[in-house]
Amino acid sequence: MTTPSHLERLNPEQLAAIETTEGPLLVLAGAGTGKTRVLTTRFAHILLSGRAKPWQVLAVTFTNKAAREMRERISFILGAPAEGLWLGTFHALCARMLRRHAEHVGLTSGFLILDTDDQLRLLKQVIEPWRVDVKRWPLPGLMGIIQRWKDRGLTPDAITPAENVDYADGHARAIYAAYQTRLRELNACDFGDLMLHMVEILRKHPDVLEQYHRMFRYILVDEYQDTNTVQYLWLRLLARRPGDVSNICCVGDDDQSIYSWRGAEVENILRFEQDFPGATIVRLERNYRSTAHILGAAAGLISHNDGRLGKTLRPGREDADGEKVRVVGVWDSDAEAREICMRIERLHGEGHPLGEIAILVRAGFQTRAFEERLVQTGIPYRIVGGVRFYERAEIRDALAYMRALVNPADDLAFERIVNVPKRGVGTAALQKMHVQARARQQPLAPTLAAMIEEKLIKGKSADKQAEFIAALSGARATLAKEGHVVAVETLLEESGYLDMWRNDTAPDAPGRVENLHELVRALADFPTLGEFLEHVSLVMDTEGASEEQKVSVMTLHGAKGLEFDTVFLPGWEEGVFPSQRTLDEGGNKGLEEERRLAYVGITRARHRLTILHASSRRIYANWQESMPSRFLDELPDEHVEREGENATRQARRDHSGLFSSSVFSDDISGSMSPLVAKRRKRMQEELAASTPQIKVGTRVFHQKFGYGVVIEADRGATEVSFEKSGIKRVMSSYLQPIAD
DNA sequence: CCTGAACGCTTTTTT
DNA sequence: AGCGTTCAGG
Repeated sequence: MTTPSHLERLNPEQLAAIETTEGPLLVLAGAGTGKTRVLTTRFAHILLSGRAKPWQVLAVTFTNKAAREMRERISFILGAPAEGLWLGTFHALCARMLRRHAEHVGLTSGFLILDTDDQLRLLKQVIEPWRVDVKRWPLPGLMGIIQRWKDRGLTPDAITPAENVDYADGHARAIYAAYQTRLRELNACDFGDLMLHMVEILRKHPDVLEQYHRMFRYILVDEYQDTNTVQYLWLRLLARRPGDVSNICCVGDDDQSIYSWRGAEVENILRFEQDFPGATIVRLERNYRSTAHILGAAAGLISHNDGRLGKTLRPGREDADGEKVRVVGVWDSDAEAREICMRIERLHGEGHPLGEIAILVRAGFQTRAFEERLVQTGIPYRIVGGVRFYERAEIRDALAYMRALVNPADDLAFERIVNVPKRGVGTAALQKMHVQARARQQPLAPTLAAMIEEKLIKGKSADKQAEFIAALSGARATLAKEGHVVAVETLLEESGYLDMWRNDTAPDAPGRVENLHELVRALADFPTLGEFLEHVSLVMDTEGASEEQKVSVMTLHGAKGLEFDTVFLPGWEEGVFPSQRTLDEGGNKGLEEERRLAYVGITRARHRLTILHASSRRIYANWQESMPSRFLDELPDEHVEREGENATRQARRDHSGLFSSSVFSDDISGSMSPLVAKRRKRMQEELAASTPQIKVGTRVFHQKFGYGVVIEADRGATEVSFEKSGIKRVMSSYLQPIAD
């Protein structure tokens, strides 16, 4: 018998994880051990072997990105588009189910899914009767408590007095109940509800549960260590089929559990064997990603954690020794940024693509130093995970306009935009509208229309509000005649929303107008407005096609699941990493999670890993001495090479010349081996040949700084007087000469 | 309703 | 220190 092509070139453990289709299976997949491949191949294998039809397999991921990738890879193996699959995020799958059974929890199938802003606005209204001191008990904190309850699968009635935390004078439970009631009245759900409602339905309606038991013969779960309690309950309900085996396969890595702070329970993965008796456990430990030194460093570090399921990454490749992990001490955060940028320049000069280099930080504030330095040096970069497209104010506003357009009863959308741009609607006016709406038993939008009609509102404000109502109804007419793209364009135009940004003098205003155009463009990909909005509420990411080669700067959390040839891990100092706050709040558990985060960071690197720590760092206002992170001591010496033990000397060297040790200088050639010197010389020559002549006086263009004239030209480093940005030292390889 | 001043916060993030 | 948000007063 010949091996089917999709099962070729798999190691025995991977093969076991794929072919053990019957009965519960836990796949403990270390970083870089081919987890995604196993998951997708297993899925395809179940289909190709005829064990199940596409709709009889439930496959769950955490992010849309993971779901998308999985779908693509399955399509590739099957050689046809993977359609009709129950493959998606926990939330998207629950939303799909809930639309079928919404009436069981007092909703209709057309329920609205709220975003974070809507949730807060609603909560703000709900807490009013309690007169909660929002100074002492901030709304987001309360929202967080409610969300944690939902994460744990607790409905308001399930919250015992003991559970009712000391927040909002002990009213949290009651407020939660009122919030849920209000959501039902609005026929709306927040993200937590999608899971919570489905669990409730599956528990209370055996007929519904049975229907899914019959349908889902196989269940696949990715990143199981990140599941929270409701997600676990949902999976358990679906997997435990009376009189039948649980064909549930969970893939995860307890060493990569880094989301406990948002409700994830590592215990879920640790408890798998008890939950599903007779479970098979497969360990994937052969790592095909990183060098032996990087793996050794990671293994040494993570061995300091207790309560692990136990798993040791082994190099899967023969050629995998490579360089040792470098630990570099520097003076301060500026030196750290300089050091990293210098090394990036050197790597780039040696031909390493920038897209294969990443700087991974513990917290967002650390990115600033790097951003500044990268701009200065002219190295193309991208900060991953800033404000996402769909979270920008202008995008949310525009989406609210669209929601108000398709659904005149969407009060939350209406409230968001009724005074954007300013139409003289403040809290008082809105209050009045609410009173009227309740009296007339109709939503806010028609109420406002009626109030204007009946002259209950007068003056300039009334005119503006009338325009707003007219724009909405006008766009509704356009929607029927000319389609949704034109309708939305018209609405944003006629309502004065686009003009509001066009007339705004803030520096970011033009960008916002551009974003709005991009949003309208995206609209064309969907047949109807409704489908677009459904997509947006569940798939809150835009895969910005990264055309160009750029260095990635992101948080360690954001880097999970990614890999790079070269990784820099700055800020390994006590207080920063491990973070002081985690230590204070989470104690030893917190420390262990920080250590897992460090483990995630290390295992992102394929070939080169450099860890940095600074002797002093500015915390808020003042400079503070900082101690090297305890994690540095936990890296086995045999895999590590330590540099810059004397931070003062390091600082002096850094200041002496920006490009002193870059590939473009000759002055360190003396200390290089002849071979390296020769290779560098060739590189320089190639560079010189490929780089057009840039001399003093040449007019040039730079991606970041615009047009300018060269005032000093060295090899590599060039001083340019830019028209807009003044005099800057930049790399000549990023300059484009402009012919006069 | 809009503006400036005062206040207070400052880890990680998906859906 | 710097930013964003809230509050008091015009």
